[in-house]
Amino acid sequence: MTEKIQTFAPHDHQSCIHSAMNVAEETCASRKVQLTPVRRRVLEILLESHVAMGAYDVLARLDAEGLGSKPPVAYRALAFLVEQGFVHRIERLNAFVACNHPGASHDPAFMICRSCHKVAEADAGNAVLNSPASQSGFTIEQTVIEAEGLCPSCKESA
Amino acid sequence: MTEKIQTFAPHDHQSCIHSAMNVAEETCASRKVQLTPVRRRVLEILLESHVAMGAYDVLARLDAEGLGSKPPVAYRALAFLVEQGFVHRIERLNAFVACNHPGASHDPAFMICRSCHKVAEADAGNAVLNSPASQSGFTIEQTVIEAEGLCPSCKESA
DNA sequence: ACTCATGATGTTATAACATAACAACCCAAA
DNA sequence: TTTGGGTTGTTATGTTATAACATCATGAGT
Repeated sequence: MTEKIQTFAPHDHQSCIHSAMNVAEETCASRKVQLTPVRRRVLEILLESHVAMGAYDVLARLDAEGLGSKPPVAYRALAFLVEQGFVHRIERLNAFVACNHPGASHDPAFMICRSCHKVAEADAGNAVLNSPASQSGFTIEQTVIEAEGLCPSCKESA
Repeated sequence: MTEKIQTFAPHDHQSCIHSAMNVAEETCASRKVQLTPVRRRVLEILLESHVAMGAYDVLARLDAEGLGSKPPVAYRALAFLVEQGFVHRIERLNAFVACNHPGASHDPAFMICRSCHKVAEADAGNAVLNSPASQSGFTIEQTVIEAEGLCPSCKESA
């Protein structure tokens, strides 16, 4: 089922955060991987808003909290969170957002507001390139689908 | 109409090149913009193959030919060619490919071979994100659709 | 011819994004 | 207690990209 997209609408953001953290904890436990303090904190930082953050923005936060100051610290935590599916990389922005649908089936598509930089996640359906791909004999392994535009709030303000 | 995708198949590549250069020349003339030597050469370089090249790879070629050695030279030419629609940026690779369908209607989608790095262009159809976008009130201005995988030739060799 | 505006190019410097490589540490299993 | 895996700390560097300003070429208007 298609879930309602709440990112651009007022919503109980605390519940976003809590449910995402809970899923992350349970998933890590069941996969026997460690949600270490740095990793947990990076996820929390990204969950604070639906805005995409660059690795160095995240790093600045970690540094302020004494959790690490060198790029690899941030990149490693982000790589872990992306691997586990808790965070997505937004290619268009070279930046990262917390996943909106943790645990859900994943062929994600993103809507990026060029004004407030919030990023909403939708299910892409995987049909987009199937027909041209099969025609040409190309085997798809991963897809990037990102739309840039204006979210409803930013449209009003404009 | 959907055009056959030839990138991954043997084809008359000289005709790819000539037709793309012709379109570029005519388009520039009709738009009254200049296809200067650097811009023309960058387009030619990208047209040599269907492989995506980084800006610095292009720059190395320019440098070897005495056409410029500093990053802005390459970035400016690439920006021009992208604006005019002769070249596409591949976000996934931070790289550039010559357009396969110069002049054609453009909501492009790309298939990127992770082995040989060739990039084929298909028409995306613009329907992908329309439904989630309209549901959430998001206005799409631009979309990035890129699939990574294996092209037919590279599948065979594997 | 001149000068002025425009667009293109040359150059310096730096910003922003990302990873290789190795050292140190922790902790649980053998 | 040793050993091995995973994590973190750190140095150094690689890669991608742009801001800012100087210079140059060309064509329009006087």
